[in-house]
Amino acid sequence: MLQDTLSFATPDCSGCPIRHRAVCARCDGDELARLEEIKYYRSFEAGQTVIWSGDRMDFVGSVVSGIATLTQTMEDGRTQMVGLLLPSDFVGRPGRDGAAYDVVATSDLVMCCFRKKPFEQMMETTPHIAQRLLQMTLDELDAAREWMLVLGRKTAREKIASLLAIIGRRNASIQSVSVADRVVFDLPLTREAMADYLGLTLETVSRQVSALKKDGVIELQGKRHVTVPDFSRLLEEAGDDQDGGLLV
Amino acid sequence: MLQDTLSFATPDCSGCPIRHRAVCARCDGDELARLEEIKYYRSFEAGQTVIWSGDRMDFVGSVVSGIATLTQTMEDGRTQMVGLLLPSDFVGRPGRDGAAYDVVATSDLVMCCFRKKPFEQMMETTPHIAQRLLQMTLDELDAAREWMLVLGRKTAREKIASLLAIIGRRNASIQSVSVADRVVFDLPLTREAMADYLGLTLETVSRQVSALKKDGVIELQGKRHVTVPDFSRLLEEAGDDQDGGLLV
DNA sequence: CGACGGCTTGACTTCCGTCAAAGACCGTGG
DNA sequence: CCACGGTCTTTGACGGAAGTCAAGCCGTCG
Repeated sequence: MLQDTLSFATPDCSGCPIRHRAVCARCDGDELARLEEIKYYRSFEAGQTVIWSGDRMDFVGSVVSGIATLTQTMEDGRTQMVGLLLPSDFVGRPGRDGAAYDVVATSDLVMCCFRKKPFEQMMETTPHIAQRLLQMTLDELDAAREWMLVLGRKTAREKIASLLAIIGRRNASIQSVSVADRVVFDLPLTREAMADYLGLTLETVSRQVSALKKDGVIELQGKRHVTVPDFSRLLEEAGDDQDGGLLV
Repeated sequence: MLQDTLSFATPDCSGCPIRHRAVCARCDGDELARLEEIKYYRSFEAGQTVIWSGDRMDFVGSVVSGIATLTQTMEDGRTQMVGLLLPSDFVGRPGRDGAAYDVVATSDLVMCCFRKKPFEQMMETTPHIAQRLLQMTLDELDAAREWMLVLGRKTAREKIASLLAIIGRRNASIQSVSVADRVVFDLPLTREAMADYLGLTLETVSRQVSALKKDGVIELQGKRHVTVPDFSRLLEEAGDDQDGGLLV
């Protein structure tokens, strides 16, 4: 698997799997060529920390494949996930030197990186990049606010259902399948990571997953493979209105 | 008070109190002149709803004076505040027609509005606007993520302390006073609004405010006027590291 | 004055966290 | 091959933080 991902080292954007969704989505051939000059790939193994909070960041970049998490940690060890980074998501903040969060590879991960200074210069001269980045940042802001409602007001059961709904819906959108009724996917997160995302303990996550299973809202094959027989039922459990604020 | 705010109706940007901090901050004289052509002021009284979630939005704009809140509501009435809008903050999302949240004026409020279509066109042609909006959106995203940690992982007492610290720090920054030790400010929110911000009930907010007062972390004159005798003590109570991630 | 909204305080309940033990699964090495 | 350790997960018993329900206080405004 890691071998596969390393093969991205050939630096040709035109065949890139995230070409049409990443920060470079709006760039034309010329602009892409200039980006190619300052880009490079980096691979990380599952579990590796990509960036430590507080560290100086000399690059920004996009997730090409794999999954990473964005987390904050308090001195006493309490941690809260503040973002889930999927292919095409952008990492780093132009105009800031220090990293504000830990970025950890949850699966094997490949990133397309740009040295920060040249990237910032390109942003000045290439509106297409800044425009796309604004769009992506606004989407992330919406997602963060959506999540604030989950964290602040939902019960443990609703939180689990919300997370499953988000993952299920996203999987469906990647495969361009409608979320009619039956939805099947693999959880990309451990119970502990789910807990960190949801502001719960891993025990509570485990209990509520079991409860949803017992009540027939979901079916489990193994620990990670999930089947949702009736997606609208899951949305009800999540406390979302029926079609759940059609996200991206 | 409302009379005062209405006097902003004179449309001259150069004397605008948020000139250097709003979405127009980077604009030069020319650009400002073009913005003036499409701008208009609107006033709202305390308690009025500025925008209803789901409504079509035909304008975007900046808060000139006063305070507004951004909230989400579930069908059963549970509500979560997802943003606090202060002078210079931007409302609305270019490129989207429907409002995602309720916007409510907490105090009397004046907004500088732009019709959406012309504003979007100006964004295309005026990099300074898009650049500034990106910067502001990234700041908001950071604030939202900061708040996710508060909502997901902090205790009720820590939540209250965190809110007081944020308000106190911001007040200090507006007045360009250092947050050395003694900090004094008025709470711009009711107990219920604080609860909606913090993911608590208003009773719990009331209890924890009383507890912080009893323990000497804060002093109260009336219900809303707060004195913090030792700001670093407040930060400790908030669970922040000593200088609390120097925000804006 | 009385009525109202905002706030406080008390008594009780409950959801979820804590602590603890043990099961499932996997790869390693004897 | 199976024993072993490690990680991830489940489940139970218990306790505590915060929610719920209810009563009453304070300041303001008609």
